[in-house]
Amino acid sequence: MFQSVSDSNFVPGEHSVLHFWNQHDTFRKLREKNRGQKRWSFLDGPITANNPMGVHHAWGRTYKDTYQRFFAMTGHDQRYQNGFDCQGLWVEVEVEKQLGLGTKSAVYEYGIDNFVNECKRRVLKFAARQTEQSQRLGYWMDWDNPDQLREMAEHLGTDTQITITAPSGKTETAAAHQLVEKLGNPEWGGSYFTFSTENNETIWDFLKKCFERGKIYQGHDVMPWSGRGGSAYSQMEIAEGRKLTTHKSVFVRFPLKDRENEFLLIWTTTPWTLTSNVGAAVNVDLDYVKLKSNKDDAVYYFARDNLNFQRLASEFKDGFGRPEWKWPEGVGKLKTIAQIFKEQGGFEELGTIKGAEMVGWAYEGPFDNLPAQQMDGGYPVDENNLGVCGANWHKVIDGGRDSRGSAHVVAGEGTGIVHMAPGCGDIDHKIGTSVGMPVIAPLKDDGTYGEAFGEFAGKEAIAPETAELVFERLKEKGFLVATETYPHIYPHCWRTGDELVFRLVDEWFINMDWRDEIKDVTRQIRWLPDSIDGQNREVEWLSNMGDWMISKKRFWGLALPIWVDPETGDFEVMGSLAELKERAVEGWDGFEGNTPHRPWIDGVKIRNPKTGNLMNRIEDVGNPWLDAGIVPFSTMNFNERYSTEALNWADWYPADLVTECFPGQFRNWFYSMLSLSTMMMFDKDGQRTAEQKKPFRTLLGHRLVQNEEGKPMHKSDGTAIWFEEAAEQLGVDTMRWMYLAQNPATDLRFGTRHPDKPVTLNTPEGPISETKEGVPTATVTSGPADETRRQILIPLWNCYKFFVDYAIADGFSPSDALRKRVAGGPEANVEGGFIPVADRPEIDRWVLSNLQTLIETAHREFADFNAPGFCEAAAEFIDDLSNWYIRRNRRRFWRSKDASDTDKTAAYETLYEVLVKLCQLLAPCIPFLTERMYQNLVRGVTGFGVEVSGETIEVPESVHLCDYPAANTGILDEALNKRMAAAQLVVKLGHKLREENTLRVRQPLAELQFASSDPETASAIAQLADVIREELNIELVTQQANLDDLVGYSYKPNLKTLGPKYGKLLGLLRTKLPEVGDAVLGPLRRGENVSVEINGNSIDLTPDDVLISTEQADEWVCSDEGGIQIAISTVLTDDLVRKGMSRDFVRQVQQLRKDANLHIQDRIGIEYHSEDNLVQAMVAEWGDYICGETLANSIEFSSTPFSDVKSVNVGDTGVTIQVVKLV
RNA sequence: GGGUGUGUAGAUCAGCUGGUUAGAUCGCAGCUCUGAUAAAGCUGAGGUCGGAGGUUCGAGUCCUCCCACACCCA
Repeated sequence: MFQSVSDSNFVPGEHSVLHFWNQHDTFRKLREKNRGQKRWSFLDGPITANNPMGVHHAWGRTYKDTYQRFFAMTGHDQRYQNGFDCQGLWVEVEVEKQLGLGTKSAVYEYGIDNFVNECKRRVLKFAARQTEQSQRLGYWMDWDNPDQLREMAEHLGTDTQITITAPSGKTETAAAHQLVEKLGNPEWGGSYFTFSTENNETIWDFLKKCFERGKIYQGHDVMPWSGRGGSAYSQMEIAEGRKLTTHKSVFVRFPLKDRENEFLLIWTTTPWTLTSNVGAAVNVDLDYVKLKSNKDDAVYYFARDNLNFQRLASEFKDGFGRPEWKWPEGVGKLKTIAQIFKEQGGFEELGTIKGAEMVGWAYEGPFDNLPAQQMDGGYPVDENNLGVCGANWHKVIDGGRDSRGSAHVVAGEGTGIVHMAPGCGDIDHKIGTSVGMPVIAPLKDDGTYGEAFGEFAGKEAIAPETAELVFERLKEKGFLVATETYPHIYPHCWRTGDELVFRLVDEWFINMDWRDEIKDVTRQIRWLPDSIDGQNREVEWLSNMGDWMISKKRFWGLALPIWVDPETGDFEVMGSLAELKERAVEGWDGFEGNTPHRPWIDGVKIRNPKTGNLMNRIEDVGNPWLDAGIVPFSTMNFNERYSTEALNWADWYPADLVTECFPGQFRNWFYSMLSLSTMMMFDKDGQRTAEQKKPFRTLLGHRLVQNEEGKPMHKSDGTAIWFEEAAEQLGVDTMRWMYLAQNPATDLRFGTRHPDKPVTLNTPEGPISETKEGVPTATVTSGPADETRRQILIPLWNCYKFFVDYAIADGFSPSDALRKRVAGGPEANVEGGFIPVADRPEIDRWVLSNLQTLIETAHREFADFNAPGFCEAAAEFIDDLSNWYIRRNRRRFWRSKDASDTDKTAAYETLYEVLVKLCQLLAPCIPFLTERMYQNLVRGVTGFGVEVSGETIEVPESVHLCDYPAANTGILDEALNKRMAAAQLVVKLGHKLREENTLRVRQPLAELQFASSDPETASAIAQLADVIREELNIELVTQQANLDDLVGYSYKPNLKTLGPKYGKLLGLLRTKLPEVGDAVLGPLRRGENVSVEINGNSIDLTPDDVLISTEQADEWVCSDEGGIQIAISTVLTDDLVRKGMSRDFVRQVQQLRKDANLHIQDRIGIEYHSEDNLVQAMVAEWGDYICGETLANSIEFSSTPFSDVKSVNVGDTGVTIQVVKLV
């Protein structure tokens, strides 16, 4: 009934399996099978739907699929919901590039609605793409139809009515945006999208709860800002926009108060920030020079090392690190500070002091006359800083250190004293607020000075005229020391090309002072892998994190539901759309029917109940980690906005498992989920325990995918491997095994992409030479993948091929009863119709017993989310199956046909059962290969696509519809497993002995004797003496009580037991005990105690105190391990030599047959020539044997050697052999 | 600067509460076996266990200090 098996052809095989699953709707059948059963709840961490998948995404997705498949095969109902992360800056950035929008105003011009629709469109497009890639991985999820996603994307922004059929089968007709906002809802099924209204609205619910507990507040942050772009920048964008430019930089002196004619010397490249100076920072460990200028006898302080420091010396010579960043023409070499003072009339050094001594010195600022400098509490006024203003705060502070431990203030480019403007710089702001500096924020949205800046008001910060004005005023007041043209790399807006400034912006925060509640929840969760101690990492982050900034001045994202009274600053948070509708006094009609995004939501206004004023929604959008953090609630119908028939939240919360790549997520997704869950489950009465608040029970983290050298893969240099490149070159089963077998705590060295070697990939949709995004596909090599195939998949396939080849040749077909028994189905576990296991030979029972052990391991390790543990055991089993069971039993399969040969039938039935069960066990890991094997083994088809005809018994249609094997403890025979292990150990020792003594295995030896002090082991080996005889080619295997006559013994002290008893004597024991000898210590081997005198000390020894090993004796070689001793006779009688020669002869003839491409059944005639009479003598004795083994009809001696035939060794003798095929 | 972790063969990693000659896999060299196998088996080369002290009869393992790297934090 079996179809013949070709080579493994992994990749095309996977394509045909995908086709098979589609045709047979296998996944739907699996879900139906488990519907209503006990639940297992997996919660997917959303993948960013902004780009196609790379191989790094596939690791986590393999875990997700494998565990879901395991729990499906063990009969669990599941949700199978994938998630897409949809909102946030990363999408905006790509869309801006795509549309060529340079500035914020360009977005306004384009229309926020159009822009937001474009963002949605991009997300849908890549969601469709990632869906298709995931399906190729074999990832079974409740996927949306990718074509429908694309159709919706296309019609966004129009009122065209379109019709979709959701994965649940529900059909819906509406405008695209109205369908899109409902994607993933419990009644439709399909992936969740974080841009859905449900997701956004549930975040509103969360924020409302925060608001009610008084945790929402408005604060400030200093952000890189583009004046013309009118928007803030992320670090990611800054990295893209760095450019070489020149600035007028300036040396300025700040007069010290209480120190007449003494000055701090500072330097800056951003003169406009001097208006907002508040402090000056030094490095407390640095030496500062006290220098008197001859010009006006003024005394200056600055870092001693800077006096003669050649600023930008290497840049002047070599440029700034990129070819296009050469030293600008027309810009002179920079002067040293010493030069500057020399030019101004010379100077005199008065001494040196430590920075620490300067801390606290008060000074006079350069623009203290500006209203902003004099405003109480800074500008804008901060109520926490009342009582101080810029002008009265100026003093020297300790610059401190950054997160890497290096000082913020160093000698070098500047003066070692840094002017601090906490309203104009990121680091200034951080340091400033930590020491209580008032903040002066000069710039408005458009990058110009605010009202309180006198003559600067309305001037653009980055305009060169502004710098000139600053210099002029400094000069007038005697602050200016020198100016210069200074080239440096400076962040620019990648959209407009303008220089960025740092600007204080209003942001919204969640006060995280309830962190202890979150920590308690964190401690309820199991964090895997153990070795990285995720729980502590998370708790530590929670202990140290600051308040959570949740706002961003952008367009695409969660509309923060905060409404502000512009007059009083009062604000309120709306907890749902229903609440908003009730409170809305304006703009609801314009909003209704749209998604709660900008711009549609922006027009809705409510009234401040206290003042009666209209309140406006703040324009900010939310932090995207809110989107991902709310999913334990939003995706599971927490607020019951959908029918609880479709999905009942309490049934699925908390999730049993979440899994994600962990670096970074401790403060992103894990953090947001824990925080949101803790707040969502908060109750005033404290009735809910931390246990009940946890959003998931177990978290499984894994590290990163790297290239084969262990370096990160980058898109930019072409080393990042696209998913399809790996899938179609390495095969996804191979990839999955690599991911699953990998220790999740360490990086996976996946493989290497060779961008210079293009390749055409054969995908299920046909050949491609570039990805859908137009990237040429390149060759991927991978040592680990090769190893996986060589050691796991190919041996597995060959075991299967071996079985099928011989079964076809022999006409073996499993009985219906056997098929049912192993595949499962309606009447599984039937008895009869095959040879009872108890009646099969020991080696059959052994492999079946081992199989039961593997089944138990599988259940244990999968339930413990330890895929590597299972993979290791499975690999060992495959190895045992291939290199012990099959190799040992080959003769049982190929001997001639005989219907009454029950031993042969037992072999087939055993191997059949093992292979099918192994498929089922491995199906969650390598779903494709196992499906192919299963289809042939159980359903008698290969290639698929064809319905099986004549199918008379009911067996599961797919390996994935089988129940996961349950261990049959009746077959599990621990004692047998141990016995075989003992025999394998003897064989191993025997091979080692033969190797060490150059006794080749084809040379038969007379005898092997073995002994073990453990009677069970000894009898175990005795029972398997035949196996040992055959494997080692030894005539006689005998058990002995001991090997005393053949071997010597050596004795060593067991330090572990003797150490505590004899302490210092141990050194002596180590040298002396081996000298005591067998005569005294022999009784130990019989389990008796012995007392010895060593250097006058009486030592009592029990058998446990001494380690005994064996040593060689004449004519025998011996070895021991694990309490087993063996000895092999090395005496070669003439009989044995001739017998060995006959085996050599056979082997050589077989090789000749193979070389001549003869068929297994071809008959031959043999002629040979040798100068040595011994060969003829051997043939006379063993000719029949040789002929029988080689299917020869005759074996003739030729008195003349053959020309053109290479002499081969038979024993120690050279022989030429010729083989003639008989017709 | 503080915290956490890591440092063992050419590479990747094991090494439990201190115990004898420090292991595995891959790679390399040689040999063996092979009528499914791109396999498998065996042997070998390759290690001052990051360094220095200390505790102990005994330290890769425990303690102290130092060095390097990684991650986290302000």
